[in-house]
Amino acid sequence: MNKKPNLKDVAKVAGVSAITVSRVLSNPDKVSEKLRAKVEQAVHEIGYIRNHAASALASRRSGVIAVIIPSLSNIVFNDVLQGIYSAVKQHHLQVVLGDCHYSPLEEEKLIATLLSQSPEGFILTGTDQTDYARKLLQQSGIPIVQLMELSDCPIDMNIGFSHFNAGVDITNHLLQKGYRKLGFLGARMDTRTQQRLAGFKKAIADFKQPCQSYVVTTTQSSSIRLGGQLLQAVMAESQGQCDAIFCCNDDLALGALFETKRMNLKVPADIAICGFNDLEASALVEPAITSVASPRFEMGQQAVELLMTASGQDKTHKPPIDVGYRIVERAST
Amino acid sequence: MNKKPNLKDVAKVAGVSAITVSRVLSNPDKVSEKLRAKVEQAVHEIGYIRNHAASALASRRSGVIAVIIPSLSNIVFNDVLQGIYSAVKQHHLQVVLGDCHYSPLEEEKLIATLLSQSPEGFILTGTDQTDYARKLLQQSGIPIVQLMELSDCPIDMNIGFSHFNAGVDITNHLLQKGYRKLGFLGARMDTRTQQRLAGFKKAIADFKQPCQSYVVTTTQSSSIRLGGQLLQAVMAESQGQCDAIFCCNDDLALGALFETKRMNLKVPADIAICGFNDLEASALVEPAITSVASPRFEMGQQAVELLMTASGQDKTHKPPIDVGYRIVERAST
DNA sequence: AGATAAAATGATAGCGCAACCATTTTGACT
DNA sequence: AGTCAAAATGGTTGCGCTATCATTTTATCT
Repeated sequence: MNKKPNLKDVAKVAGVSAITVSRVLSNPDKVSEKLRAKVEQAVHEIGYIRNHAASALASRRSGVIAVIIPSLSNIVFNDVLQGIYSAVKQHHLQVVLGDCHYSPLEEEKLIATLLSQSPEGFILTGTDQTDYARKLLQQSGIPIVQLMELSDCPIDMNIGFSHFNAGVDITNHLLQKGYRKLGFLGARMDTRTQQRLAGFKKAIADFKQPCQSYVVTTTQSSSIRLGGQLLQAVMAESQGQCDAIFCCNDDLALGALFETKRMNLKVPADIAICGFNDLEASALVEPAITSVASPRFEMGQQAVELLMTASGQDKTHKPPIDVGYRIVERAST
Repeated sequence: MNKKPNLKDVAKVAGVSAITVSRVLSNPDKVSEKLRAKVEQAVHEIGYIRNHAASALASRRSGVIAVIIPSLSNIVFNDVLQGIYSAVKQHHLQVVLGDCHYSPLEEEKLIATLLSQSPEGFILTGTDQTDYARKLLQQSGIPIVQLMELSDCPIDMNIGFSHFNAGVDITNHLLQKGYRKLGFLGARMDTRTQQRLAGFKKAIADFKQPCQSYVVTTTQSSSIRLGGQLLQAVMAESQGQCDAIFCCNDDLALGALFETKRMNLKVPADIAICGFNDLEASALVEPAITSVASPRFEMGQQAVELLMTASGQDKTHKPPIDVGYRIVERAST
């Protein structure tokens, strides 16, 4: 097996200097048509592929952006990721992705690892990074976007929406529909879920008429199956009184809905169900589930665009970008 | 803003030579306890992060493996990815991920891009790479795994299962249950879906008794909603005769199931439904959907392990690894 | 044709690190 | 104490590429 071809090999084949080959690859319009054609031919012929490490080292541009999400298995972040990948392609960047499993400590380690790639931007989920992580990020001098939720003191840039407000609104929606014995089903209990729960409690507290609330949460990770179990739990806790539930996401809501069928409860007559995230299935089950929609794909895209337009050096405070949310009312409430 | 600290800066602070710092980072046990502590302290203090590009260039080890999947949005590949990420963590590797949108041409471009990262291994989905892509991969001299399906002439290593056999088996399952007017619902029509369809046709052709088949396919990407539409289509084409459907995946199957409710069809009395991939929801809907399960997470893990144990240089033919599949029979059939 | 600017091409150096080999220090033994 | 081996540490060099500057070629004008 021959060694991997390098710039010089291409240069020799094309009969030009190495630097010209380099230019063809990174600044094709700085090279005459004739040489460019020769070089491209040579590149293709010997299957030359630029050594990214050397290129990054010499040019101080890695062409990489780093992304950390809390979970690969949660489809919500998948949508964001798709937005990121779609935007990144236009900019000829690579993504290096980390999954921190909702752990700030794992996230800190990942940040250190990913920073070693000299990324040109960094996309993080949420706002609860460790102090050392924040230090490393700030010291790196690259633009940073925190996604999904809004922060009072973002590291750099911030796009998201208020999970607290969404929690308030969806709870008020249930109250307005006349439900008075509201349950909250929560799994994982990451910061965003906690904010939704806080919104739920706030809406209940502010409501002028008597009403009851039942909160059932677990730190287990969310799943459809778990939704059924939590429905059982909330019905037990409320001694069957609970007449509406706000599930912290659509997986739980779907599981709860499927469980109502087994329990012979009618939705929404016996019990109303709200979810969060507006997954495709929520619109198609019977009855369709009321949920909270947010522009996840667009958030991902916009995060990349922000990184690309940011200087990375300006340390001015940038106002968070609120992408908002939308309550999608359906038959389940 | 100070420049990013480098090895020398750490060395100065710790009062040692640069190479010693380097060793602390990559071969801690080659350094005495005393110096190691001093260096680690210095590293943490100034927030030093190794420059991956320089390290990769000098050591000729990138610590990266490349992965290409056909689609980020398909949860099936998500499972595989999770397996990959889980295995990769143990080996202190980074993943660079590409999404080729089911296009061999996009895949070829991605392969070239990702090879520039000098990955130490490459994981591909499926077996229909372009000739130039295969040339590049072979020339790279790194170990390569093709995932998901089995190949007669793998580029290097191969793990998967026979989608054809699975198609045959699930179709026979329907035939054994007494259904005789079988529909196939297919979306996307990538090679694996085509193999499942081929299996469907083979089983029908080999069946000893008279039976009917209706094939409805589209190159649109799969979704739950589309499942409902394709059910409509197959019922139209069969003039309501179709009494069982094999959906090329569980998304379609779920959509078809939801649609049967709207059409007032009883499952499985009026129509049986099979899916593929055994998603969580399939087990929890009413009636639960018969599907084909495969060890996706494990496939991802195993792919990484294979890469790590492979020499990368040996060009011997390695027999494909068949991870098998399992038909999960449920109430829908 | 000659002068000048602009475009194209090339030579050199250095990015930050680890491989390699040289040197020093330590420990184990006689 | 003296010898030797092994462990620990350091100096030099080069990985493959691109930034920078120098040089050559081409185009444009008078």
